[in-house]
Amino acid sequence: MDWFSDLDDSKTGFATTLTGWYEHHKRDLPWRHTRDPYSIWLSEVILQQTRVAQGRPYYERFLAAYPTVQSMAGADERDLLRLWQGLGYYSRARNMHKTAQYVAEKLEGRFPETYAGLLKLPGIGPYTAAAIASFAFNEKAAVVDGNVYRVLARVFGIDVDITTNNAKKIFSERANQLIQASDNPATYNQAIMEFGAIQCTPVSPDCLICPLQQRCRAYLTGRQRMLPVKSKKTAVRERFFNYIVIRQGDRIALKERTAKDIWQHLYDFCLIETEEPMEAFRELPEGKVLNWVLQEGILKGLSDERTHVLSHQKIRARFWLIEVPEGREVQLPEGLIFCKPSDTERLPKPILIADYLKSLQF
DNA sequence: AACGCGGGGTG
DNA sequence: CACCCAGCGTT
Repeated sequence: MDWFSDLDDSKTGFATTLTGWYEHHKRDLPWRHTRDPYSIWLSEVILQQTRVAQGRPYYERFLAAYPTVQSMAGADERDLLRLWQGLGYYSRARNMHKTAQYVAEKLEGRFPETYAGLLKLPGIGPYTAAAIASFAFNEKAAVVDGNVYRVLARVFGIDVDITTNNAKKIFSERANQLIQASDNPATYNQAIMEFGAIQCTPVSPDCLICPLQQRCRAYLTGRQRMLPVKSKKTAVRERFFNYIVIRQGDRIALKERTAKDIWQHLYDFCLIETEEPMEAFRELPEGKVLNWVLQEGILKGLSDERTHVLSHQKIRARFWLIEVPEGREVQLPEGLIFCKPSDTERLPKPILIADYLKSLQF
């Protein structure tokens, strides 16, 4: 704890240095031109575990489609999910809708103006509550995201494992001490995150041009590469998805995913998941209806295996395209519905499915 | 406290 | 390939 004694002296300098760096290096981002709580909230939900470059076009599209919290509250949830398509972590879109409805209907369209009030809303956790409270309402609530963990761990030489609950408390307390020294918490919060994103990067930070170099514990002891400490590694589960794509004329059979699994409330095809790669499916005991479709249908195509990688899963998918002759009455397996092209386009789908459909056009 | 949840960028 | 991104909700 040898940094504690000089903390009072150093924290003012830390905040001042960061905000000074920020004014000179900040990127011009659309959500930095507003203090509208709705716009800020929208940007923060989109940016949860999402890079600025990936989230930015979504922010523009959402704001164009739903300029107000009332318009989002009145939206069909499927349309929100469709607009969210490709961003991942789809429960964010559903929680966003719940919060929009709550704010529009119970709070007369006005977001809570405090950290504690914001924290109660669906999809708003400690980070997002602090971001909105500071950016929109100038509350001295410190954001603690991946950038802040990294910057604080390095500058103050904190080697607590950031995946633990203890670390959450330690970093949050330190961040909240530091923000007290700033007379502009909104700018300070933006600054420390921007600093982490641009200067104090995860891999090979450019310490030689860093304004905090001489007060950085990690630099002074050569431990940049070791900090922050993160113990847990991601275990990837391998899964085999065999999709039966049933097509009749220009209609395709889709199904909403309702299980407690990935892609909840998105749409895909008739899915047979197996423990091993599957080469033939005509013997599968998957029910009379599917067997009928497979018997009467004509195999029009079999895709190569496509690998779709998620954080915790590696999905190996193959697509069997089955054509059912037009005019034929087809009873589809449970849950599947024939969709015309315009409906297929309009429904939210995993990127794996959207990409396959795109490849079908050619 | 541990786990599940996407898709993409980067070195 | 590994790492991780303006995290949150559930168990």
